[in-house]
Parts: sequence; structure tokens; C-alpha cells
Amino acid sequence: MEVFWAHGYEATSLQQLVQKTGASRQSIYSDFGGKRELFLAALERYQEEVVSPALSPVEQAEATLPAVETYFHYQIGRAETAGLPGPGCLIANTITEVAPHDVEIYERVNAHNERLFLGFSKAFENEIRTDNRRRHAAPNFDALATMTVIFAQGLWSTSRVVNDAAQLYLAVDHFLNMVKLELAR
Amino acid sequence: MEVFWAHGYEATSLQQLVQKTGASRQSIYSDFGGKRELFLAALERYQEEVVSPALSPVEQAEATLPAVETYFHYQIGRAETAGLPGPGCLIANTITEVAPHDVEIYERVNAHNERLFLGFSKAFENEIRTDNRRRHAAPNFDALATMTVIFAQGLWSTSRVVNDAAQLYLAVDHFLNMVKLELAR
DNA sequence: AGAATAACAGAACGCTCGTTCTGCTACAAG
DNA sequence: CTTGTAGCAGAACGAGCGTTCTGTTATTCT
Repeated sequence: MEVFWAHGYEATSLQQLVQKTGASRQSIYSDFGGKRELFLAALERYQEEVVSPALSPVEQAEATLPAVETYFHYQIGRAETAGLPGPGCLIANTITEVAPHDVEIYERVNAHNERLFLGFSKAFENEIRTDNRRRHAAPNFDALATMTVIFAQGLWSTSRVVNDAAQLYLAVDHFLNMVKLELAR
Repeated sequence: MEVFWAHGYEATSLQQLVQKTGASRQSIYSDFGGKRELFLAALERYQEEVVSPALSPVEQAEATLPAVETYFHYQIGRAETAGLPGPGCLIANTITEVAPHDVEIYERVNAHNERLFLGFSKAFENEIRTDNRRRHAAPNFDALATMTVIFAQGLWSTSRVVNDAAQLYLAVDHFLNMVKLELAR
């Protein structure tokens, strides 16, 4: 998984995969079917081992804005300890490299984006239900959530070429503060 | 240029390049030096032919927020007429695929990001200089501009897997509206 | 017109890729 | 101990890659 994460799909060779996983070429083919299927399995493992723990605060039923902040800080923290510039997000990288040319992978990354979208959207809803002030207009949760998914995408892309985590933290904090203002309007 | 844009660096073969450009293999090597150098030339041409026209409103000395909006709308419009999901942004794709493994390319995409950063930052400054109301605190232009660069990055990534331009427009409008609120605070 | 030069298509080269095949090793069952 | 089987490393294979080489065709200049 880590090899695909760092180097992408095309640039990762069977040789590297055999070396880093310790498995034999033969078992990669008998257990998975080939390089592409191994990549699909890596995508799934990435969801379980990286996305789910990071996103769990957001996916709590009562999650609000601080949960979203926790998600971003958690991921930036991981990137920071792994060293910046880093591998970013496997799924964000896949969106750029493979998704446009492979429908099955395309569907999986879209499912991931949908998952982010739902989490953010719910958290924003919960945020304004914690008080019951009257507002100028009901916020467009869908648009805000889509916007946040796009921002997350950009954040992990940027983490591949930036060496200062402080920039990322600062950008995230400003972004979430703006969302907070928008929700309180 | 268009081939690299759509398929990326690794996935574009010399054969494709010869076919699409009409040039011979020989002249690619005598005129540029190889595939990598041709890619660098494509990056440069992309800056001139795609980035510069799109960014020109933002790079006017008196540019303000509407100029930034024009930039985003212009680019989304181009993506829309080319067909969504589309190739996104050559430089955004390069950041994900090649930049981490090639210092020269890394420097060029960072120069591009710096260009965006400066444009946005200046536009935000101009925006609040158009009136002279007193504010709670001076906005952090650097953080806002960094955030906007990251958002743009995410937008072009997302345009590779999304088929509805309306979503992108909506997200951009909300984003810029939030920036406007933040600047007017 | 004839000589020199440039540009060309395509063959050829060495290499690496993903995939498959081939023995060999090690362990389990009887 | 013998037999059967599963898993392994590494060789082998065809395909495709980026790059270079090789003739041949245009073009230019005197």
C-alpha cells in the first residue's frame, strides 16, 4: 500500500511490490490476480487503515465543526511526522492518475468523495442545530460540503510539494473559520 | 501539450507524441533532447497559453475579488466546453505525478503556485483598500491566498472525476463569498 | 543541373515492464 | 519413510518503452 501511495500506480513496479511486501510474484497473482487487483486491495486497505481512523470524529452522529478540524489536523499531523513534502493522500493521487482511465477505480474514489461529503454535510448541519438563533437564510449544506471536499483534495495535493506544515495548518484554520462565520450568518 | 495534459507524463508514449504532434521522433530529440525536455516545454507552453489568459484579470494591478471569480469561472467554463470529467490542470496533475520525483519540475510548479499566490494575495489586498472602513483586525492575506491556491488545486483535481460543472460553480461561488465576508469583517 | 544539407519514416537496440512458467523446498498425511 | 501438496525464488517470455541509428526524400544554394 505504502509503495502505491508514494509513487503512484504506473510508477510502481512488480519488483518493488515483491520487495516491499515480502510476498512472492506468484502469490500476488494467485491471491489477487495481478497488479491492478492488488492496487484495488490497497485502496480498500487505505480506506480502513487511514481514512476511517482520521474521519471517525466526523462520522460520529453528533459531530460538529471541531470534529472537522480534528480530521484535518490529524491528517496534517500524520503527513508532518512522515515528512513533508510527503505522499499526500492515496485516493487524491489516484483521482489524478488512474481514475479517469479506469471505471472501477473511478467508482471507488467517487464513493470515497461521497463519504467525505456526507460527513462534512452532517457536521455542518449539526453545527447550526446546536443553537437555534434565527438566520438570514438557511445555509446551503451541500455546497459547503462539496467545497470542503474540494479543499481537502487540494490540501493533500499541495502536501506533496510543500515542506512547511504550518502553511497547511494556517490555511485549514482560516478555511474552517470562514465556514464557521458562514454558518453563523 | 494536450496529450500530457490528458494522460500525464508516464502514461504518454513517444508514439502518441509523434502521432499527435506530427513531428518525427528524430526532431523531438534534436529540437528538445528527449521526452522529459519536451514535457518541460509543454509546461512552459501551458503557462503561456492557458494560465496567462485565465489569470490575466487577477494579475491586473487594480484587480479585486471579481477578478478572482472571473479566473475561476473562466477555467471551469473551459473545462465544461472541453467536456467533464476532463483533464483538469496540467500543473495540478504534474504536482501529483512528477513533481515529487524531479527537482526541476518541482521548482516550476512551485513557481506557478507562487504566481497564483501573489495574484490572489494582491487581489485580496486591493479588495479591502477599495473602502476604508475600520475592521476588527487586519486580514491575514497570506493565509487567505494560500488557502485559495489550495482550493484551486483541489478544484482542478476534482474536475477530473466530476461530470457536473454546476457543482464546481456552486462551490467556487460559496468559497469566494466566504472570502468576501472574511475580508469585510 | 548538381552538390550539400536538413528532415523524415521506420528499423533496430537495450531495457524494463507485467505476466507466466519451472523447478525446488518444506511441511502434512498416511 | 514415502507421497502429495502448497508456496517459494527466480528464469523466461512477449510486449512496449525511450532512445539511437539508417537509409531516403526534399530543399536549398551555387
